[in-house]
Amino acid sequence: MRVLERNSERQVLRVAPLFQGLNEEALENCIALALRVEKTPGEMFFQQGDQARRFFLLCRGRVKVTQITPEGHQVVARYAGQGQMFGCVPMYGGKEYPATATAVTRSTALAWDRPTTDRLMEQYPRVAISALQLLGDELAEVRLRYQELATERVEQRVARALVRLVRQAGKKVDAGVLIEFPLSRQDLAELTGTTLYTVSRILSSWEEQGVIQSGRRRIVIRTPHRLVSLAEDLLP
Amino acid sequence: MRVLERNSERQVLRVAPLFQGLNEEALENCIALALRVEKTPGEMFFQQGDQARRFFLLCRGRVKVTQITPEGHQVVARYAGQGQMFGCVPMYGGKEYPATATAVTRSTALAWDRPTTDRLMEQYPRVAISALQLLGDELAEVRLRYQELATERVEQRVARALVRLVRQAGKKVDAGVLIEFPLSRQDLAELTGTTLYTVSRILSSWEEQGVIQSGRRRIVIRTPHRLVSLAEDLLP
DNA sequence: TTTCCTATTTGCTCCAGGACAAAGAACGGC
DNA sequence: GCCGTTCTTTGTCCTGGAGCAAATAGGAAA
Repeated sequence: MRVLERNSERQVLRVAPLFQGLNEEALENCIALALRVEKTPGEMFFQQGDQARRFFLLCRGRVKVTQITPEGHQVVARYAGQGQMFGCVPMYGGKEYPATATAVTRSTALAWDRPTTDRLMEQYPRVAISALQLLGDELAEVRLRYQELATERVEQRVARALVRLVRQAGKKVDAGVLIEFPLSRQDLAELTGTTLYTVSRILSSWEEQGVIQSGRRRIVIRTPHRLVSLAEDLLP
Repeated sequence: MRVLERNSERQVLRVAPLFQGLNEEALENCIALALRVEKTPGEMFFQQGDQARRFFLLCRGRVKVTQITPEGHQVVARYAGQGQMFGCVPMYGGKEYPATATAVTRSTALAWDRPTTDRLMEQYPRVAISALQLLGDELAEVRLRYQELATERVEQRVARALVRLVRQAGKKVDAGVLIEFPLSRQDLAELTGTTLYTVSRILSSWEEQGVIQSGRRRIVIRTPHRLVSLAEDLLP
């Protein structure tokens, strides 16, 4: 059992972007140095403001990364999926986590503490290079979302968010494509910088038009192409 | 003359975050491999969509980094100042520049092409580590601005933007603190995700209250503490 | 100085979407 | 099955700030 789990984690690491190009031996070494952490839905890997002791790589499940303002407004920075890093501040010298990481589904991650992280990056420069690359990609992504938030209307932003979620976590079902983790109106609102009320209205309207079909914390996209049109603000 | 310029550039590199910890010899090497680029106000170092051949480090002047949407809405990602990098996509494998870099004042930068960049990072791992760190800091900064855009009202965001600009480019004058490069209402609007009209109204109201004093593309903060209060949304 | 161009101000209108309230609906636990 | 909790929907109200138009003001160039 234990061994089986280790094995499935190995599979994930093998294809994780961060570890691309490492040989088996190096990979084994990385795994050996990792701490395994498992969380059930709602549990947190770490909270905003905690000492940033480790960085994580998600092996299984789904993790919501959120930030909260002093006034209590929460925003969702991203949803991390299998093979993605989260809590990577230690890689670049941050002292505290700037966000909270919450398991959305039952999740397991591997974690490396700060000295180990530094050692790995020294020993395997490819890891450092991949980290740089991934960070850069993330920066580009956030910049894009910033731009969208600054220039687009709510409906379009919600459509974009859904399109992205479909790419990351879409699962074909007979009615269409299901976002395969529980996602509330509130979550979607915090992901797009609006309120749950507005999200609810938008989804209702889309439901009427047959674009989606939704339930409690559950969304199925029936006509993905129409959703893309909405996201790109095309007419049809 | 030529030598004098090289010398002043050397001074900048010596304290630039990216090159922290390099010895003189390494620094000389970096300079030797760099291309020197000079632009006058309004000229561009590169445009969004161009092949990302080099990355830049600003030695003198001020550079505005902007993104534009297909619909023509422009947003300002940041203003880079002396010693800061811009156009750093090549460092992490991007193919095209995702933004445009325009000189706001007469600016000189050093630039390294892609193969040289890679070589430098290999040869001097400290540079790679600094790059990772700087990218991380920038990510944190953008995340923060995203959060502010999502949760705060315009007036507060404009105040925050000005506070940041004061930190980056504030110069004491007898009337208060001057933002020492030309900055229009439009620029400030694109920096905060609003319109020039709204910015103008806000500045007018602040001027009435004696917080600032402004002219054409020119802002002096007379009571920085009050501006901070506005940025933090405190009462007084 | 005059002229032209660009930046700024200000008035007015209007609506997207935030805020609140209250009534369902779905689920998990017992 | 019943209950309490958590989500969701929908109605109503209302305002922040966008959009447009037009007047004004600063600078640069000639």
